[in-house]
Amino acid sequence: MAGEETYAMSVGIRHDDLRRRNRAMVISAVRRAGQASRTEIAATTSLSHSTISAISSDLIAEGILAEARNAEVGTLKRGRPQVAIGLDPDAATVVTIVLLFNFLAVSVVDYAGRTIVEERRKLKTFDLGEDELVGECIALVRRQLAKRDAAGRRILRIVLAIQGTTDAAGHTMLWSPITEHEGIPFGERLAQAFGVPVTVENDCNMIAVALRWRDPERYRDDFIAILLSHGIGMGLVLKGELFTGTHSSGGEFGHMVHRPDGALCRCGRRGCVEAYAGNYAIWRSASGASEDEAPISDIDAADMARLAAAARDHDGPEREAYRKAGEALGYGFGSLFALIDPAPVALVGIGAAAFDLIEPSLRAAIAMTAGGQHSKAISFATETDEVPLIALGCAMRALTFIDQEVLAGAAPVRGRDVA
Amino acid sequence: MAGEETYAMSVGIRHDDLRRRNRAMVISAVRRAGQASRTEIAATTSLSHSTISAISSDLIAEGILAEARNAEVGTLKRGRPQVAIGLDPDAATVVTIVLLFNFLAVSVVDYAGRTIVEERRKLKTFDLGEDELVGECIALVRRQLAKRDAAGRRILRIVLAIQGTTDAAGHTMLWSPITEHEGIPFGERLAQAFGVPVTVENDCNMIAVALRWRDPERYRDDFIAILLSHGIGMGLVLKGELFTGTHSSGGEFGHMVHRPDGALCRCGRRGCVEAYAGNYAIWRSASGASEDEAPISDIDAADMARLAAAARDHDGPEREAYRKAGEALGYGFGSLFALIDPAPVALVGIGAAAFDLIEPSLRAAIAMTAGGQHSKAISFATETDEVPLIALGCAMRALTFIDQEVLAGAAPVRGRDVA
DNA sequence: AAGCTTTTTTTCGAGCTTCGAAAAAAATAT
DNA sequence: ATATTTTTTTCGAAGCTCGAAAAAAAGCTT
Repeated sequence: MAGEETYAMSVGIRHDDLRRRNRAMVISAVRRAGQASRTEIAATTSLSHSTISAISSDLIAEGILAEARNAEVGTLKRGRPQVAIGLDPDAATVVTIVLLFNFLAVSVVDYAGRTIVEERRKLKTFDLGEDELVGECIALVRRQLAKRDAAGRRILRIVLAIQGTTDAAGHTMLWSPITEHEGIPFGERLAQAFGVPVTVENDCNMIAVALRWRDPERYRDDFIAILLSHGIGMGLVLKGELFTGTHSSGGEFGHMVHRPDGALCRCGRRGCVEAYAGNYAIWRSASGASEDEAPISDIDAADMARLAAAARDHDGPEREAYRKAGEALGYGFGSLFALIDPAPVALVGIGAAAFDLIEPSLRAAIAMTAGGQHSKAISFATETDEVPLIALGCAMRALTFIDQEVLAGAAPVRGRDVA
Repeated sequence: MAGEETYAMSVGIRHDDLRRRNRAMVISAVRRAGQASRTEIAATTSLSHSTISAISSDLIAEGILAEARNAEVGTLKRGRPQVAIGLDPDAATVVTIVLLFNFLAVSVVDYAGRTIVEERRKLKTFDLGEDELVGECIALVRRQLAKRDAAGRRILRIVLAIQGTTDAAGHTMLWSPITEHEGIPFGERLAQAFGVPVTVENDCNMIAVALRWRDPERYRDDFIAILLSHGIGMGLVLKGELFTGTHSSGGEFGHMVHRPDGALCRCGRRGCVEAYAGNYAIWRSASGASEDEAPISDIDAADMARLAAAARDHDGPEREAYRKAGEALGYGFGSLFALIDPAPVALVGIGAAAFDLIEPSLRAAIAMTAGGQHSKAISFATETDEVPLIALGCAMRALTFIDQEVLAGAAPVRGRDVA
């Protein structure tokens, strides 16, 4: 509610914005490249060398960028060697929190994106009250900040990723499968505790952000990240930007309708894709239970692995369950591709370990749809562990926020104020 | 192919771009407002009065804007009266072409958006070859330009709207239900004939553009335009921008999957929303034919009206056909809303005239889905005639293109070169 | 009717910013 | 040791926006 910026339809560019934007461009170019010389930055931003020289020397003086000391090996070329500029690791520090079903992880990350300290632990999320859930997050963050390596670092931003939906502003968790409570204002509570801005993000969106940073060759302008675990989530990047819903965190791929009035879904409705392809749905189907049976709350990864092994070993209800899951996903992709055109897909999470079992029916289903015209050309990649991706996505989200802010408050600092 | 701009990841803002952008802002503000004083422009663009004064006097000198001569009535206020600035109608001229099944319309529109001449006619599109189809378009445009009111006007751009899919660049029709030919390069052919840039757009996208201009109160940042006619199309505006697919014109709502392996669709596949809610589907269902029966090619508007009347009059297969159509649309909206959150909907075209018949089952279906949680709050508006909307959308698309170009070629013209 | 007040628009100088050209710096090649 | 090549910095020019002040154009007051 408060602090919501008024949406101006067409704001002119003021003269002082210009420098701010170009500083942002330089920072962003360096972050993408990791290391870049002034000449390279000039090339990617298409600004003149003089401008880059001016901006980068400002940024170095302010302690945001730093010239790399390591003399950078084989420059066999003639001429003055390029000096590599990188992000100054000490320019800022951010914290990431990953909150999943029965799981909590916290990392402290420096401005260059390196993890300083981190910790993961089990947490019975569904048994906790709202205050306890928030309290556990705060406690684990505090414990990281107390560690020796993190001591003395001033945190500039916290990003929390959670399963489920969040509001578009990124302040509040609206609904999540990890708890029975709704509308938990994680943003506000954490901001109060640590006195820094906090963003609450959807876990799958952070996976998408992470993939884009980790593998920009493959995941560039348009791609889809699907999390296959107990439920099914999606993160979508279209035209180089994370796609979110208009009001909430968006992209509920798992709750597109596969069969009207079909199998009972965890969300209480019927026929959702998730009600056929979520872990609980595969388990239910494989165990011969009715599609009307209420979903069970959690399934061990080892149990799912045994189920997949059985399906690989012999024909039977297990194999049929995976077939149905593939079919539901395939029709879901068909409808999705009807709307946005086909794009590379990353299947992430424990369910991706059984992709061999679902791929045939998935491709068969997708080929039956208008959106899947070129189903053979659609590329699927799999990755079993989602947690590192979510954490990386949070870190990059936090750091790019900083990039956009640091530049704004750009008082010409003469002499770094390192006390 | 040619002339495609290289997509730069992060281009810095050059100093000379600044004026160009701000000029664009001013033009855009005036176009939206219709008439605006310098003070009002300064307020909406948040640029200073001095800047607006400089830019607007340039634009007036260049013949792009013009001060309104009509002294604008009841200014009861004290102080120097504001002088209204508007678009100079003679600054440019554009042509719109609307090409639908058995229908062709051409308009010539001035820079202020007023239609100068126009003509509509029947055209047996499906019987024509590729060259004939293009030729008919060219001929009808030529005839408009020969008319007295249009004489002497130099055309700056042509926008053609067509049913079906186009490539993302807007040069080529990829597929359309109005002809059996595929990949017709309307853009290239028309550009050759008239020597001006041509854009090929999807009809429903132009409806969306038009709604945004005609009723910005209701259709602002997020809304959905659905064309209900022989087939079903969609135009989608998200976060204030027209949403198109990544490769093609996007948004094939009609070909999302309603029932896997269900009714036969015009596209050759099965179970698409259109296979239940398109005119041909309703007709097929009402006449008791099997869902496997091939769709007929066209149905008269009067026949559809009689069908609707029968459905209103008594229970029977006609009413059931509309019920099924509503159900398919409802589940389609449910899946769509799962992805993008609910938004206002405009139902356009002859099918919208029967909205009373489809609304109950539509709302019932949508309420069964996760995306339709607040189904009562979702607002539907209907409009029977799509042609004026498509033409308006084309005109605005053409004119806003001009707005962005005119500013670019901004040689300080001293004294208008009216020969 | 003449002067006063109010509001809009224009003018003018100051302060930034970017750019191109030239100079300086820092290496290798001869 | 000198020449060449490439990168980086420096410096003046040009252009843009902004704020303040002036000018313009009305209504209001006496």
